[in-house]
Amino acid sequence: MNISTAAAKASLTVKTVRYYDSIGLVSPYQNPQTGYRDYAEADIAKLQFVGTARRFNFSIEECRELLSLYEDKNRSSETVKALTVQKIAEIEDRLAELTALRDQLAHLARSCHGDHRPDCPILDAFSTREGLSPPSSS
Amino acid sequence: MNISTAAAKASLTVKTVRYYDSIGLVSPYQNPQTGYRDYAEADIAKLQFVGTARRFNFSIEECRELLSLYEDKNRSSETVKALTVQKIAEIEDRLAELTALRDQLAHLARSCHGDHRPDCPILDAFSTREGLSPPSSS
DNA sequence: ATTAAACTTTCCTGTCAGGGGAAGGTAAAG
DNA sequence: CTTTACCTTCCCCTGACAGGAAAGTTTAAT
Repeated sequence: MNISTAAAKASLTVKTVRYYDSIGLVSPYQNPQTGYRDYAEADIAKLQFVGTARRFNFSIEECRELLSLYEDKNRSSETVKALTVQKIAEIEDRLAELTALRDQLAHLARSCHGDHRPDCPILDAFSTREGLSPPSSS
Repeated sequence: MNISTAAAKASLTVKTVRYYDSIGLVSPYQNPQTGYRDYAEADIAKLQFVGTARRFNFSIEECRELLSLYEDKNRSSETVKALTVQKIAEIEDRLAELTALRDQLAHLARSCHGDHRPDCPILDAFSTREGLSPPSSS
């Protein structure tokens, strides 16, 4: 199967699929005559797997790890669950951060009249940093 | 004031402050003899402003826009509020996405026994994509 | 059989917001 | 005067690809 069909089946772009080959994440058979990549069904399954994991915010390196577990018939579910639980914690940290961010911005927006006068509580808050504690990092 | 003092006052790294100069975001006076940057109080205020806006998830280009409004004494608060409201909407989209992500991963984690048996519902879900609809994009 | 369109390949550059570190000049302290 | 602590520019690195050029290949239509 050629690369564009494979990409479509995995809901990925051709560029992405080629990239995954280049970093040795999902490498198909490559015709030595033409240089064309030839994706087997097993490769498609891996691409779909990686695509799903990526959409679940797993990094490429985490995908690589998950993929090796996925391919290992003697695997244990322990590592996978640990990775997942850790990922959930990361996501919850990010959620808390973003929620605080939104609340503070919403507060500022409410206090800003948003008309043609130069007075603006938002810019004031950004410059003085008083009565405002933005999250330490993003 | 030298760059490391300026960076400390704005809670930024020296690298970041130098970068902001290189892209013309906050450019201090530069001693022609030594090449040393010399930050005035007004520059510190701008650095703090940008630092806060960045921590509020505004991009560099948005910071540039906010900064020009901040410096404009005849500005109106309209544009600033519009930018902020739009940023809030972006953050809420991201919040919804991450919440869905967390819920699905949490569901998978709960169904995974996490022991030494090879059976793993998480990997199964990633590979089959059935009964699972991950967010379309991150 | 020829031609044109639609694929494919590799290679290079760019993104965003800086971080790491080298080579070399300068300033402050002892 | 020397050491230490700064400062400068310069270049390469990150993650996860996207965009595009130049060149080869396959497929479909003529």
